[in-house]
Amino acid sequence: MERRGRQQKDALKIHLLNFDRTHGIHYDPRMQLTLYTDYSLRALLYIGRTPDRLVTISEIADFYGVSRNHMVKVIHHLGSIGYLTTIRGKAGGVRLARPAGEIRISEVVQATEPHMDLQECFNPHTNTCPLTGDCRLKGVLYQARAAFMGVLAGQTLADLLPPSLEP
Amino acid sequence: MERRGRQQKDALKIHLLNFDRTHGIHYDPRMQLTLYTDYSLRALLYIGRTPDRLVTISEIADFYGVSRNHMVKVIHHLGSIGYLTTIRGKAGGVRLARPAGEIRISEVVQATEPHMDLQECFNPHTNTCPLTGDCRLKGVLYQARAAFMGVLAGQTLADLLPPSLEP
DNA sequence: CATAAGATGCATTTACAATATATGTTATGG
DNA sequence: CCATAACATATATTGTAAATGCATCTTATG
Ligand code: SF4
Ligand code: SF4
Repeated sequence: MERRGRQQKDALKIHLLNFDRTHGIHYDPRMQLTLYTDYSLRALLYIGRTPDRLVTISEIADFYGVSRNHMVKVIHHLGSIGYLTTIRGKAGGVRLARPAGEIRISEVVQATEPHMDLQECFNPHTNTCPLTGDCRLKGVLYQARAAFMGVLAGQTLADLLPPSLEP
Repeated sequence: MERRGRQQKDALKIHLLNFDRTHGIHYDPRMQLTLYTDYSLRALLYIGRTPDRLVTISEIADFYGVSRNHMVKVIHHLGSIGYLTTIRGKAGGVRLARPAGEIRISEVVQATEPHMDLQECFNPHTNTCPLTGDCRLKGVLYQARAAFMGVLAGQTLADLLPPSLEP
């Protein structure tokens, strides 16, 4: 399936490094979270909205119209790191392992988005940038990332559920 | 060449959706800016550090040890959007088209990172998420992105150059 | 006018997110 | 007690696009 759908049937597929000289635009960026993280959050939202019973993976995948295989791994992962309780066997399913108010969004993103290296120098093991030592940009990018995560740290799953579900 | 180098010679290359059951970690994330943006900023830093003369693209590419082809496109783009003055012909080269103090980092990132769609729903044309309407997560992500860009908006190229270059 | 620079277009490579498939394990309920 | 419905796990395949490579054109100068 396609990553984010195609713009239009005949929209020119142009690489980021090339330019659509006709329209002066380019397509397909980064600065995005993976679909994996997206699905992780969506799964938590769905499960959080259904606190009264177990839900199955198929049910979640069907609701969002996404690959069941993908969702299987998402759920399994969320279970393995303690956000979900998964119950096997007939009549099995999943539910939150903790109160929604104790599931911090920043932590979910960090657990599902395996790294947050905005630039090459963020990973000292693979960095090759000669500026690393005295680069002020690096510090600014760290600040920006901290600001980003700071907003997410201020929210829990409970804050994101519809008001009708608040206790 | 490799995107960000290899962790280790024999480090397991495991897909994000699979897990290294031995160590419980996974590799290769997102939440990163493109190398294209990286090179754009590096080029500006280099040119900003050399205000007294024209510099050539080859010189910049050599300094950072990166693909000259890539840098050619980066420079051309920065020129076409008004950050650089490029001079063709023998003894040509590039220099800043504006004072470093008027080159805002957030604007450079926005101009080089073609979109900033953190999740599928950020692009209404391709969005399929059924939650879009009443999803509170969406608003939180918008806030987080704004916080990120806000930090970058507070800095200009002049702020990132070494103190010795300050007027 | 030879040469050194940037401009431009297009082809190729590579990484990896996304997806698919196959099989194993557990529990229930009829 | 066994057929079935759920999650668990491993591996293989596909598709996209970032990154890179290459070939050619244009411009200016010494
Ligand atoms: S230029 Fe600065 S921020 Fe960019 S990779 Fe190099 S050290 Fe890091
Ligand atoms: S769950 Fe919310 S934030 Fe995620 S794609 Fe859907 S509408 Fe957007």
